[in-house]
Amino acid sequence: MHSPELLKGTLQTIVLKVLKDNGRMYGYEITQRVKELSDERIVLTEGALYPALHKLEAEGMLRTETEAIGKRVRKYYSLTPQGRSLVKERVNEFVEFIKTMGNVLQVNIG
Amino acid sequence: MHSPELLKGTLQTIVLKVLKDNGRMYGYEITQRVKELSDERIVLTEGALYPALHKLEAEGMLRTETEAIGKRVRKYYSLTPQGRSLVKERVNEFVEFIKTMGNVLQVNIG
DNA sequence: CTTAGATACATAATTCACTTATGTATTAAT
DNA sequence: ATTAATACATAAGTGAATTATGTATCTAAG
Repeated sequence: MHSPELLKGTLQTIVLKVLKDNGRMYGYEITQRVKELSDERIVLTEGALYPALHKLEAEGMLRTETEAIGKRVRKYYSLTPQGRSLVKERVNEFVEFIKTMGNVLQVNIG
Repeated sequence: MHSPELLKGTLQTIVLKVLKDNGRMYGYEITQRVKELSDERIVLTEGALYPALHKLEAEGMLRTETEAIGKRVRKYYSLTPQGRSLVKERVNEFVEFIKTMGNVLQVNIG
């Protein structure tokens, strides 16, 4: 991202939506998928991603399954029913935000 | 704003664009105009606005003229040529950001 | 075969834009 | 007279991020 400031507040929304669209995913996989979808423009840092995942799990939005791949351990995350509700809420919020900003900045988005 | 987190990083962009569209404005006027344009959804706090204006002035993006209205003092801000360039940059950045987010979140905006 | 880069997780320290709180003072409305 | 709106300003505190650091495995290149 050119202006990383704008990204603030969007991490949860991104993680939740990508998990909804792709099903079960592990942390590193999420970073790669987001990088891909954003054409390299959004690169999630581990220092932000892992704490965010842990927080969402603690809040009951995500559940985890640990899997051994060779000697490595992968932690797969997926949405709980509560998490599913939250995704909708967060995405709607974001779309509303964009509409509002469009009015304030007088720009046609899309 | 329902989710004030999303607003982070947009303050400068908002202030600059509103100043571009409305010409000479004073701080309080900016808050009112933004409130109006956003249908009450974005309410700039003074603690954020005034430091932001001072910063932009210190960086040569804004110039000020002080005017006495009765016994009150109003500080009018307007864009410098440098400020004009910055508006374009910031608005473009924001539009790019929205496009990127649209791809990541798989939502049609607009 | 060893070394660099990618994969995979995690957490602590720090930063910084913002919110909240506080302060001063004028003007308008009830 | 008192409250709310107008109008500026700055200091203290917050919290989500960045940056830095640590551990460990797998793969490709030379």
